[in-house]
Amino acid sequence: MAETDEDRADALFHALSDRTRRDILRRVLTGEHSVSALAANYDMSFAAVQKHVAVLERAGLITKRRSGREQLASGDVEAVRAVSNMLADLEQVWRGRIARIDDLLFADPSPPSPSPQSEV
Amino acid sequence: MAETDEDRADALFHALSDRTRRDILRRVLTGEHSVSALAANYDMSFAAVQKHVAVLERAGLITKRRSGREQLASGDVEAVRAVSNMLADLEQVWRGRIARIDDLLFADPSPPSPSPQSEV
DNA sequence: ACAACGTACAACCGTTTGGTTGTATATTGG
DNA sequence: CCAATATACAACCAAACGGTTGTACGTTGT
Repeated sequence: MAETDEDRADALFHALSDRTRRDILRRVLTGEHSVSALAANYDMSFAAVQKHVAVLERAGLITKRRSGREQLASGDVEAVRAVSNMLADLEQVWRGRIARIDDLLFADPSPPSPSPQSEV
Repeated sequence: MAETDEDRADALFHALSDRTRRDILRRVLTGEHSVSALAANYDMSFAAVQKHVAVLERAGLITKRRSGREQLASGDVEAVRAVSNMLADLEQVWRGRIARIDDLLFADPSPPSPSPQSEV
């Protein structure tokens, strides 16, 4: 079931659709930050920021590591790349009907199909 | 202000956060489709699909062209690339302190170890 | 002329979202 | 041991979301 794939895409794009979360992600991609350190940057309650961090974590965009009483968050660039790849796929769909095969077969790795020599 | 940029990012990621909309986008990236032709593919009302198309259009991911009584939608790959670029920027932030400049713009002080020599 | 089609949009509804406050639970420092 | 800190989470609320039905209006074909 590629159903799960779509669920993951939903979670990723949703997590990225909030500017506070994108900003948090930007910060934790540069290095570890505790939740309260992050919260200090925003004009909202600690709980609100903690929820944003939780959304990012559930989407797999960040991971947390406990250090004493602090929870250090850091961005997972692989997840960012996963989103990039989804968009690259979309671009590929646009590029040609090469992906039309994928559309018909659904999750069938393009076999020895006639080398899709397409004009750009 | 860059406020508008964030608004655009909000709209783009939000538009992409729904699987039906992603599917519609996929279809219209392969070519023009009327709204009712698109609606025929989904198990929901025409109005629901029309709203999804409107969301995609407002985000700039698709454009519409009138042809008689039909409204032909086609995907705008430039908008997809714009999102790709946002993610590439994020990846760049992760990659190094090059983007530490960006960090300064957000008024975050303390650049303790200035090693502008990036690897890779 | 007019019925059918394609589209847009308003009104409505249940669920989710993004925020709040308050409470509970570890961990630390004095 | 105790107070302060860092986090988590529940309960609550207004607004937004994704869906519905109904209505209106321009275009088309007969």
